[in-house]
Amino acid sequence: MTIYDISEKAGVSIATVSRVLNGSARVSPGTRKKVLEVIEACGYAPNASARGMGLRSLRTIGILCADSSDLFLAKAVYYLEQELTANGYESLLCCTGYHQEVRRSYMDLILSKKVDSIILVGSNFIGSTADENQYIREASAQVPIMLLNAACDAPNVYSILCDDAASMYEAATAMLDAGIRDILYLYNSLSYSGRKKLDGFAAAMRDHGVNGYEQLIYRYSGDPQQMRAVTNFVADAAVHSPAFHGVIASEDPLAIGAMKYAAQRGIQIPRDLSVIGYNNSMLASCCTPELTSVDNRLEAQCHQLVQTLLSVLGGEEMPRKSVFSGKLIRRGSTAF
Amino acid sequence: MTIYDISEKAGVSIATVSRVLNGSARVSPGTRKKVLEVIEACGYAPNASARGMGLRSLRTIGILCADSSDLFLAKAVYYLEQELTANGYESLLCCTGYHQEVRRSYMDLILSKKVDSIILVGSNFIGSTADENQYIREASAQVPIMLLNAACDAPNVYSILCDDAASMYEAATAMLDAGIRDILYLYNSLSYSGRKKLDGFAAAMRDHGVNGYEQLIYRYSGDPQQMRAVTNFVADAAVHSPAFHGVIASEDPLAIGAMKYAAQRGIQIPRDLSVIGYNNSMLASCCTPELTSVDNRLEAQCHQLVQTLLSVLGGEEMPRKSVFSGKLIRRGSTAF
DNA sequence: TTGTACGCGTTATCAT
DNA sequence: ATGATAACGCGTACAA
Repeated sequence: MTIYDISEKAGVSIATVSRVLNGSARVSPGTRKKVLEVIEACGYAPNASARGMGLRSLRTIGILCADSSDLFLAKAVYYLEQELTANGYESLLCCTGYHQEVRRSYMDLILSKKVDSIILVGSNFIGSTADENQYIREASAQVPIMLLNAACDAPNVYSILCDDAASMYEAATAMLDAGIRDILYLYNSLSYSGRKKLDGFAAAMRDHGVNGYEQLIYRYSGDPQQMRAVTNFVADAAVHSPAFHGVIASEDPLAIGAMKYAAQRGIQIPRDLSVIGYNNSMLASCCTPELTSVDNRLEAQCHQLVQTLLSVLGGEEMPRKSVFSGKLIRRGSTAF
Repeated sequence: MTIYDISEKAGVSIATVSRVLNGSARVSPGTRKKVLEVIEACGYAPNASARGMGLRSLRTIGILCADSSDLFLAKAVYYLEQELTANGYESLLCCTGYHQEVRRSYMDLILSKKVDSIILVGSNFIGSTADENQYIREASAQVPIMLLNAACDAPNVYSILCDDAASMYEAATAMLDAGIRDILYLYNSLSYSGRKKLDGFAAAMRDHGVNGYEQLIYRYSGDPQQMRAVTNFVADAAVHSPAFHGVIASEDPLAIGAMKYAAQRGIQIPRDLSVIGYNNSMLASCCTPELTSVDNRLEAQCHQLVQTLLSVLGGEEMPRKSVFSGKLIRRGSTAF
């Protein structure tokens, strides 16, 4: 069933059918009605590949993320897909894993599919050196690149993110103000966002005159979804460290690990230990007591990202960087 | 940069370039080498749309799921995408939500993109009447339809699933054998899989001569990710029901809700209450004590699904239904 | 082994 | 308002 079949059945030319299909104003109401009827009756739908050739666009956006089963990334992918679909775009999903080299080839692969743009979900796509981000600049020569929860200053690259440094500063300050100065900081990766969080934490500690806080900073480099490993890691860290009465984690799963460690040791939360997570994911309300966590406005970020993208594709000039403010959501794992 | 540019630079015809591109054997090593060099130098990649027109395939698989941020579905989507990418296929992701009517239009939409197949992830795509599944039969006239965690008997429809009835029967039996006969059964939806689980539970109760078990069967019809609502629901159910010393849930989040209810009431797990979840998701190891849960072999299912799909696309005859056995993973929420 | 020429289904540019 | 027709980039019979 092609546009030729429809044009024949409707007694018009393919040009007219195409116009109806694309909502052109230059079609008489009668003709339009007739064509639409035939289309409906035949259950005809235009061929996407052919359309892509003519339009030089498949109305498809490539979504790259490290792992779409990660709680945070999964939410982001979901919001993005919803918003894109609502605006008539398809989502080509690609999970790259966490290895930098693999990323490059995935970018090339997805670019060859003639996507209209690429969204990089999560900040682990951004390195700390210009060199590491070269592949992004190269890709941005072809299509606009959208960054969710990360930033990179380059032409045709648009960054949507939360001010993680400020949010973490706020979280740490809340804990410090409650009189807790021995804080274990757990993080997982030094992605763009990971560095910002760490910076924010360190700044808060310094500004409040805490000495030696660095000794309580730990990096867990395993899979955060493996709760047992996280728990063991925290337990191990506790053995080799000065005492601590607060835990701040760069991701909710790490905070959950700390809570499980506490449960094992019989340490009462929040009486003996206060815990703050990050992302305000579902996990925060799955544990007992529930986890205080930083909400980084993921849904708003995704909305803004797609709106920005649509405008850019429409040829509008748009801000290259949109920064949201996070918010500390207080729950049972903290008394303040 | 088109195939014409390459052919010109390499001093051959586009047919030869095309042959090199598609790995045809009918090219002399020298020519092949030269063409590849030019392709490399130019960073040329064939246009997917044009290729799709010629090949009548974009090597793209449509993945439909209700909500890719659901823990279970997200894992499935991840495994599927990985496996498909490894085999040179793209994944077009589409989240339909839980409304039947919306589904139909999404199917049509994705079919018009000329995908090579559609994977329906999760059993809520399958209704209990033949009429409800008509849209699947219609779609299967165009491309093979793959069902993950559900079954539908129709030509060109392939079902990969876990024997949820048997798994649930086993779980309930384990609890009954431990002497717990007053069991609260929590479920969320009567999808294909949801019905099987309920059937399995009911069968176990009957076979063990438990009377009046129906009074302790509750359906929570809200969003399972809203833990507070789930917890309240369980608390409410407890007020209006006979006493119970066991909980079996059709999904981990519901089981977590039961555990949170218990924590609120000061009910000790597993001493006073045993809890079993389903899916063996990350949540099972996030709570304290950890949750005993049924593992339904999601990764194996996804692997089998893609292998079956590839074979079907290759023209092979394949089994129309592949059934895996689930396994009860025992953790701290049960003493048996 | 290699090249020519056509078809794929659509959009867009012209005429009319 | 409508129709004829040329791209669009690639795969592939068919011919050489």
